[in-house]
Amino acid sequence: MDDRKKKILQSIIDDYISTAEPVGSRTVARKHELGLSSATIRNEMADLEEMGYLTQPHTSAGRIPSDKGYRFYVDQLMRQSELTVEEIYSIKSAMETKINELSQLLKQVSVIMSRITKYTSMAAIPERKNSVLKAVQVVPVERGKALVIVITNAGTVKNSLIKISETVLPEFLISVSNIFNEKLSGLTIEQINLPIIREIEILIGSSQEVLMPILNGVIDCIEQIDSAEVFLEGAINMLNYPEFSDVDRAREFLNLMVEKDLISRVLKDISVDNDGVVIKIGKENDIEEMRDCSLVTTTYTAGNLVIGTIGIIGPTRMEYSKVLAAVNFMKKKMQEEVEKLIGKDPGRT
Amino acid sequence: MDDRKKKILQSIIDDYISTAEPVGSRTVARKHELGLSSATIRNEMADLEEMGYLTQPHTSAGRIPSDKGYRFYVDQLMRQSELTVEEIYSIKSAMETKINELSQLLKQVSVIMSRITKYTSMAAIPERKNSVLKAVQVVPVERGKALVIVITNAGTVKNSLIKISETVLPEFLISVSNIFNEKLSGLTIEQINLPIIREIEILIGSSQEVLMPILNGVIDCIEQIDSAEVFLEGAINMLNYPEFSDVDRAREFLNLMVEKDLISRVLKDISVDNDGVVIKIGKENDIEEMRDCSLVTTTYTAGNLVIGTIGIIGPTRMEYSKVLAAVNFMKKKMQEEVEKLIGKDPGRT
DNA sequence: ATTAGCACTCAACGAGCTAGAGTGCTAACA
DNA sequence: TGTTAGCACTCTAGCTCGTTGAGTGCTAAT
Repeated sequence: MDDRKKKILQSIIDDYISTAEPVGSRTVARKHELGLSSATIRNEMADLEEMGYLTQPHTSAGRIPSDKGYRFYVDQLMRQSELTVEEIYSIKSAMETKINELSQLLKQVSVIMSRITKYTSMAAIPERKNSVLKAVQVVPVERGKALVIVITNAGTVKNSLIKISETVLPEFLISVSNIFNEKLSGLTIEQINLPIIREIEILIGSSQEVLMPILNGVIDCIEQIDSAEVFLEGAINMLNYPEFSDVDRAREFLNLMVEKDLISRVLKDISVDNDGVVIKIGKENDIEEMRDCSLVTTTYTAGNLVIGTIGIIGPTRMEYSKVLAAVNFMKKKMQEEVEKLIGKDPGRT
Repeated sequence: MDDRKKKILQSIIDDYISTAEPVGSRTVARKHELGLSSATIRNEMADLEEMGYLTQPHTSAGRIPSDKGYRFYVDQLMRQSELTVEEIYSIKSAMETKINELSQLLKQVSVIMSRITKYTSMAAIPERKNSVLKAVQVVPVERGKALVIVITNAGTVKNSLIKISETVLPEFLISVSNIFNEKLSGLTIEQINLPIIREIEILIGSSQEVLMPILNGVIDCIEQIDSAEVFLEGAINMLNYPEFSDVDRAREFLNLMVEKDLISRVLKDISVDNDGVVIKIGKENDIEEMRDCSLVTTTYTAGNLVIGTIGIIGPTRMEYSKVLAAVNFMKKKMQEEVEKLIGKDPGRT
């Protein structure tokens, strides 16, 4: 792959990204001054096609990049771009709202990213393994009702309304609450096991009557934490792109986006052991239905603990450089916010 | 409008609802045995068109119902239908999951309704005026951090993580919490005013340092309650109908559905002073973009207090009888669940 | 009042044609 | 030897045009 081929490939991909039309040799010769005739470029394009970087929808059409072409573009050709000052300003002002829970932050970040990129954005807390319980509280609400609250190091607050015997006194509930808190906080979700529950049981002393509802409440909260939270914004943006001008295609995509579990799993798989930005192009995605989408994701951390993943999904013909800039910027921004929110070192409490 | 005309109109609308194709006189004569020739029906159809119940897409096509036609159909012609045993069974089993917050219930009901009807479903708590605070609690989380929890009579639990001075002792926090709880619970959101806050301030005695963060937390929670919660499910279902086979049309609809505020307002407007089922057909909707959609909504109550609204949105050509049956059934089902959840008489506590 | 019959209308469909964008090859050129 | 002008060829998109058929409205017969 000589220098001239690179330049031509870059021109073609740049052009195709902005127009969504197959690019012909004439267009390349005209728009991007390489000082070459269309015939020469034609020859080079034939070579590039043979090498697998380009394909032809049909004989008399121009070329469009293949997944391999995009991959090469992303790895070697793409010009690095930065967000405009307006964009940065709009992000900053959007981030000014008061945020006091991680899920709020994720939602907001998601909205911002989809607005900036005009693609679909995702934000998730997929790594439940890392969740350490920070506090467990039982609060009396009214006679016969109490609220179990579980707070994790990741800033997630979950609660579950439970019924308890009306005879239980609020004071007793508070002491029970303290026992739960003492025994469970500091543990990861996976560390909660039968022996620990047994221990609590013994400490409380009294009958199952109190223990069970609370325990169920705690379990309920943990299940809520466990069910990976995924925020997805701007799915409808995709309908603006010619790739999705067919309703069937659009429906297929949107149906995919509804499957939060799937999205969560995809994000999780990608982000494992990788703290840079990961780009998955077309068929590089495991999911069949995402074969003509690309994914640009990265993880956000607090201290050196990976908390979750944010990313953008768009057509393979996406503005990679812009998306990359946006994702990188938001990663940094998120980092700051997360640290403000849950502290630099969420491991210890 | 004589009896024969009614029968013919009914046949046409029934047919159009199931096929989405303009209905011709021949079809009516053949499919629905009225003992009449197509010519007679043709004459009647011409009359019905003149009366405004039918329209013709173009001269040589069959007729389709106008909004007025649907209105007449819904009011007078429609056969009442019931859910099948399978549907009822599927609803019941879907409702078995443990639910302990109103928003969970709404979400679930929404999912069920969209699955049963194959249209888009909505569920909302639009009436914040009715929200009475049931409990206000401040729970210490860790040094310098506390959680403010607000629970309303409608079963909504909201929380807000706040920072407080590290010097504040947990015991003090609890007594402050009690003061807040005592002073605020039982009030509606609108009843909280400056004099009450002043009263709390005096009772606490100590400096603003403690009062302010907690108050901000409470305000934050109230704002969360205030921001009308709307659950919307199955928007993508609409892409299955020929009405939305055009991407622009589909996008327009989906963009509308993203506007939760708008939906919330629409629901609120409709449900005012009406506890039956309200059907809004086509242009009867105030929103321009909903001109070829119909809305079937109803309110759900606890005791005799209106809590919120549930409903279905679909193309004007929707299966009204089925949707009506589903909405009615879900209304009852919801009633039961709401009462289980927040008690028969949420007004007093 | 109903209906058979008929002329008429119009969208949908497909065939056939054209325009034009693009290609690959060949031969000439620097 | 690499580059380019020229040319024949290919193929889609878009157009026209005729055909088909579903449906209508009107008229005259029952």
